[in-house]
Amino acid sequence: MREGERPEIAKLPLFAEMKEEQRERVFSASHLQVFPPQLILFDVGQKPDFLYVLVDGLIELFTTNGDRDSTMAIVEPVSSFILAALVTNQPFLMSARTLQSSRVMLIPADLLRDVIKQDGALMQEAMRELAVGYRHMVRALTDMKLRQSTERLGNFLLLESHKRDGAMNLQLRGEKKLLASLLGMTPENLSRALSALAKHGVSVAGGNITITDHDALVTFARPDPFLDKVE
Amino acid sequence: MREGERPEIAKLPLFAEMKEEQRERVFSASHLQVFPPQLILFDVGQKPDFLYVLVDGLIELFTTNGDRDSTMAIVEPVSSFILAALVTNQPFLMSARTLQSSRVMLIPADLLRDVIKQDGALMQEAMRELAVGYRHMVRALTDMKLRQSTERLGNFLLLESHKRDGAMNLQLRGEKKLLASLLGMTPENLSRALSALAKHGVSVAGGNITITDHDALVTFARPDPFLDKVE
DNA sequence: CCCGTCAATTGATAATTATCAATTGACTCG
DNA sequence: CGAGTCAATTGATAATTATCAATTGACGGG
Repeated sequence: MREGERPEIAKLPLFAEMKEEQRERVFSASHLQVFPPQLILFDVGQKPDFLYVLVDGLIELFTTNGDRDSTMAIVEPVSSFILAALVTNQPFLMSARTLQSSRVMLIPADLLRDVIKQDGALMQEAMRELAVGYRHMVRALTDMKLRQSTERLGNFLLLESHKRDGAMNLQLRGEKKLLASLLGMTPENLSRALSALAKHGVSVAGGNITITDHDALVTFARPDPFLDKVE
Repeated sequence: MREGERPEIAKLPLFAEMKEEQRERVFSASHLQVFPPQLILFDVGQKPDFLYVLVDGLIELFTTNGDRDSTMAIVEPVSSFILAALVTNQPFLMSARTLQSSRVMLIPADLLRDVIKQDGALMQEAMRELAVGYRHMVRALTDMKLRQSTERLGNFLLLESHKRDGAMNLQLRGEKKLLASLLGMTPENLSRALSALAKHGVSVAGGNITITDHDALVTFARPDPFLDKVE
């Protein structure tokens, strides 16, 4: 891979603490690749040959059941994905597709597993990342099991706002049907949920959503102080 | 803790590979405790003071939202739980209660985090356990997002049967309303789902469920070869 | 600049799931 | 052995969500 790309990847928590020598070994065996939009990177059931690091672009992780599919996560740069499959060396449980043209670093799986064993700092960060990912999934499952769709949307907006340092104006990345799938509802119901939130301090103009009354939205969505948090 | 209890705990994958000296350090600082049924071990929001290892009994991990709650996992012996909260040293996202009288080993959190840093084999097993847990959550979320209740029940039964070496006769641990909550439905709907499965090779007698026609159940539930697997 | 395409919205209806209510049945306690 | 308790079931209804259908609106290509 090109030298110029390395710094931002090396800054990732996952790779930040490892020994320089090992990082060199990993990076020099990896390569960057650019994928066009709507390309499937891998499918459920495949064995992981690489750890993926999204450098630029947008990627969707999704699962399928018959003819339906569901967005499990949206990966934004810069972050790695499918670490759990790599660590367990088990087939993917999710498929991945690019939503936009994306630059992705591919780290050979065998090598990385090997380096993880040798570099304690890297292993610790991998462990931490998996723990954070696990907790993220607990949140998502709780959200799905005990909230209904409009509440999920409300809490999603509050969380997005919080992630963006409290910005009251949110610009959706990707299409609304993607958000619908992420929130576990149909696009039709997302539309209706968005208009329902008009009464609770949310106004929508295309992909631009504004929280006009934060308190009203909080009252409606009842975010959980521990669940609805960034980590 | 008592000497006699150690072997079965030491056999846990998590602790199996670590250095004997470190294991001694961990175990001698830990203690076993017996809790009566229906006791809350900890609540959402508390900081983890211990890693919990269920030695004997049955424990429920659940989340709450207002007046509703939902079973996230049922912990059977012998296994540890809330490793992710311990590793990240963040507040619990789930509460825990005993379902039966339970013997639990409590390992001081600070100590264990310390030993994990020092013992590579233990860290690797912790990492692996978190990866497996993450994948389990991906399965659960997929199940919830793209299957409806009767399908979830059908696949649950198939998976349970598979876990018990293909036994066609299943004895439920715990009450049916617990299973209902785990599967994300009301007890009423579990009742109906169970009778609906009568047409698809399942017969019920109290807490005793028999798969009378495995193929028929598979045809109905359409298990996913990768998703509906034990790891 | 118009047409075709497709995401998004809106309305109507159907399916799924939850809630409320009542009953049954198993088990315990006195 | 009978009363009380509670899980489980069953029926009726309501709420939520999905599906189907039609329309609107934005955008890019010819």
